[in-house]
Amino acid sequence: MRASQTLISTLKETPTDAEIISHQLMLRAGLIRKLASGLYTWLPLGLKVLRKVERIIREEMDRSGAQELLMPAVQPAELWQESGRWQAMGAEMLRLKDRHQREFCIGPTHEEIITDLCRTELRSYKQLPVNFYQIQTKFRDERRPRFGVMRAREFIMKDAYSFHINQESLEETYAVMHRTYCRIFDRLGLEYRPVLADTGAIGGSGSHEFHVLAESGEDAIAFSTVSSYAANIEKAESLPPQQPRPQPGAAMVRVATPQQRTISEVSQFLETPPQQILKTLVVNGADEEGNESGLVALVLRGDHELNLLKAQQLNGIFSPLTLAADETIEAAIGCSIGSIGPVGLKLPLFVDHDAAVVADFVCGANSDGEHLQGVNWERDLPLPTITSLRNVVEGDPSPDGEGVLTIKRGIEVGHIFQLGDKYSQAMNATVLDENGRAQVMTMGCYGIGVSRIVAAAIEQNHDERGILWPTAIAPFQLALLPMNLNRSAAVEEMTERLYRQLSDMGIDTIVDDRNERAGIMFADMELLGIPHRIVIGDRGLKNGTLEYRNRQESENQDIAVDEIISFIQQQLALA
RNA sequence: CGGGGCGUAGCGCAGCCUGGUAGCGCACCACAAUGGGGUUGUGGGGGUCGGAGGUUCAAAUCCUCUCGCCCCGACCA
Repeated sequence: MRASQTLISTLKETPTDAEIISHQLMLRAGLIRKLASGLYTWLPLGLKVLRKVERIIREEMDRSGAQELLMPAVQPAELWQESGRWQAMGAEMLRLKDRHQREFCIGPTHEEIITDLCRTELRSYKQLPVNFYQIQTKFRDERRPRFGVMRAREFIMKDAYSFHINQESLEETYAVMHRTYCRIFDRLGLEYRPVLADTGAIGGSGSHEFHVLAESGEDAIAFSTVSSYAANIEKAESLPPQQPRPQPGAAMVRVATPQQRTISEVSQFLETPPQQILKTLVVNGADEEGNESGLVALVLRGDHELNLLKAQQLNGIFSPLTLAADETIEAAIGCSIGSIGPVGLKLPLFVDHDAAVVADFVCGANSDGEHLQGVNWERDLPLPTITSLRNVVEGDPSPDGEGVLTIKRGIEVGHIFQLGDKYSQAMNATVLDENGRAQVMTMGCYGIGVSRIVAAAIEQNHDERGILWPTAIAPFQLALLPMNLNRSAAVEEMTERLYRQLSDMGIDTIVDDRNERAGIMFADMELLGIPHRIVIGDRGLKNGTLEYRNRQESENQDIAVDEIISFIQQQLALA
């Protein structure tokens, strides 16, 4: 491609509303432009990258045996009512009406549509398993879009849905998808990890997320230092402590703690480490039918964080988990949230297993401005239900018993689920089995955030000059930079010759034939992150050489003119 | 949705407090010089100051309403 005929809209200054580096660089390099909150135009160079990502995904999905199709972005309400999600989805689903006042939404995902398709098209178990995928624009009206294309409202996703006669078949395809995802992220040239994950709103049983590792990642991931155990922190199990609870060594006393509300305040005030203090959180409870009812107290060690998912799964707790309102707590307990404690508390109680082995602890006295010291389970109060309530922390033993956990940040770029029959059941998607009986199909679903991958790749690969694309998804593999193109016939001739040769070889090349100064060409191509560059100048041509430079390096290499082609081939093969 | 902040040229900003008819840098156009790391000079084009209403002889500036955007927050592929 010729730079003179390409929209290269680079910016010298960083737009102020771009927080993270990928967003800044995508704007500066002229890959995207914002239209409105969470809505972005992909400029030609950005689209080139996006297409390369899509292409790799397509090739690997096709290779896995999946079939591509394309479903509408606008979907009728009826299907969503059938699955029950028209109510369940809430405000993140963008709803609209057509001219006949019929209700539609802009698809945040496509389970309903594919299930509807398959229940009419698939008749027999002999047609299973199948796996359909599409690369499509989705819309989720995020409460807070941010980080550019990373968490946009409109975004591009590859989503796949598989259908099976039984769980065993589902597990086979699930394993194939796991492998396929690894191939995809390998080819994309990203450092990533598959991790155990929660199934979230979509529901189902087994699930893995694929995370690109980057400091700016929104998710925390726990890894074993020794084994292959890796899990999203919201899913990571904390093992019960091995050592028993020490014997009580102190008497329970009530102490005044005026104005001391948070764990760190109480810790400082009483000169007690947070591990020795127990915090009590009050959340909304649920009755037998799962309706919101009453309050439940959760007790954790002061230095630990509540794990929402674990708490939410407990019987008697309202889902989704919500902290009780301050006024509700005041009314029920008679103190504010800074002074709640388990002693004498008339609420159903759950205690985290690490909090259950603390002796002589400090906790709120259920009276404002007072705490209890030297409290002991089974002496001063009965030991309530012990369970796992907290997030794992760095240094916890790995749940598989091998090594300890470390925690890193990740960007979720893929997610695979064993859905089960949630949708096929609700929508009555059946096939006949070998006995001629109608069987509800079992489903899997497999997503990749295509547009998010572009941002994630930049988060992981950049320097102070700009982007460092993995070769597979760089907008161009190679930049040809002629010096004084318009004033040197020799340079012009060599440039044209090389451009033709490289292009004919199928190397994605940009030749910077703009009438720009050298500095501008260098800066633009570095910002854009083109992995390889060749400078053509009279200076080198005099000696029969061209200058090669890899984007990752800071030194030029002089290469003889007649060796340049094989040299470039070599460089590209290395990548 | 709650809390905070910001809307002045394509981008980054000043001007607003103390009303007097809009400015700087980058980008853009023309010409010239320069020509291997965002070069220099001269001359240009471009703004209903987010929108509506109000106060005033006079509003970017003061007041009210409204829209948009950004940041923080606890349920987000």
